[in-house]
Amino acid sequence: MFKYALNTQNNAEIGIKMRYELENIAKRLQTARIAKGLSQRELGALAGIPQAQISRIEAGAVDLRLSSLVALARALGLEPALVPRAAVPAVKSLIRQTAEPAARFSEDAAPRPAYSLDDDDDD
Amino acid sequence: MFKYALNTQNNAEIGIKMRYELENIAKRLQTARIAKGLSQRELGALAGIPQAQISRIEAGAVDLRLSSLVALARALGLEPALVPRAAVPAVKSLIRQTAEPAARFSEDAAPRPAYSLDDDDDD
DNA sequence: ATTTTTGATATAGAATTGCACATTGACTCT
DNA sequence: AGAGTCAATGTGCAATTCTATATCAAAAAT
Repeated sequence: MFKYALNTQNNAEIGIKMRYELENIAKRLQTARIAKGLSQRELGALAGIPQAQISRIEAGAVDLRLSSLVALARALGLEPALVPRAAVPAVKSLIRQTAEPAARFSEDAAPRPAYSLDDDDDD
Repeated sequence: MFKYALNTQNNAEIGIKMRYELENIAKRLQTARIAKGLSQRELGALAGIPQAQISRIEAGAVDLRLSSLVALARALGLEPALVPRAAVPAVKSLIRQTAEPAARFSEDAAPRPAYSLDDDDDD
């Protein structure tokens, strides 16, 4: 999925988990965008990132820079965070609780929280 | 602090909050490293990133790529996450709980969890 | 006092991001 | 049909990351 298998420079060092995590974050952003009922262009306008770039990011075709991630996250009402391994499960469930349990379909595209952590229990 | 004021390309779009957040993450990584009693070289070995680069990253001199962030985070026992704005306070306190309340000073440099979210309550 | 470690910094070069811009196919709506 | 929106994709280009390598001063350890 990555144009050049993601960071050819580093590639040897990048493990499966890493790539997984990267694609995952990309997917997470897309999910959040859609949940907010935003088009790529709209999000782009909010985050200051062109639609084409967002498309590539969501496709996992680029290894985006932290500033881009932050810009997108903020525009989506998300906060980038680093959570200790040990706290991941708790944080995960906490986020699930925070999320609207059942967002009814209002055509205003009710902005639901959009999760962040996934079910990656690792090494 | 940024070599070229951080991402000249984007610069106009990058707000104060953004830069703050970026520096913050950088600082967070450093804190975590030190908490684990690792030298930049040691962490570099674990994460597959040269010491010089880690120095730049911690100094906030570079807008690192997501893969680098993930590599460092993992090496430090942290998990990159996107948490909904609304859940941030809860997550924050949760992480505080997870952290060892009082790590006694063992010369082995007891690896404490190292927090992630900070007290950035924003717009 | 000497040695070692640590972190900051410099250089050069390769690789990639991110941008502007344009285009295209798939949908939807009128 | 025709217009409009959306997302994916291509090209060219500038700016930046990142690596490898080496050096240096300060701090730490012997």
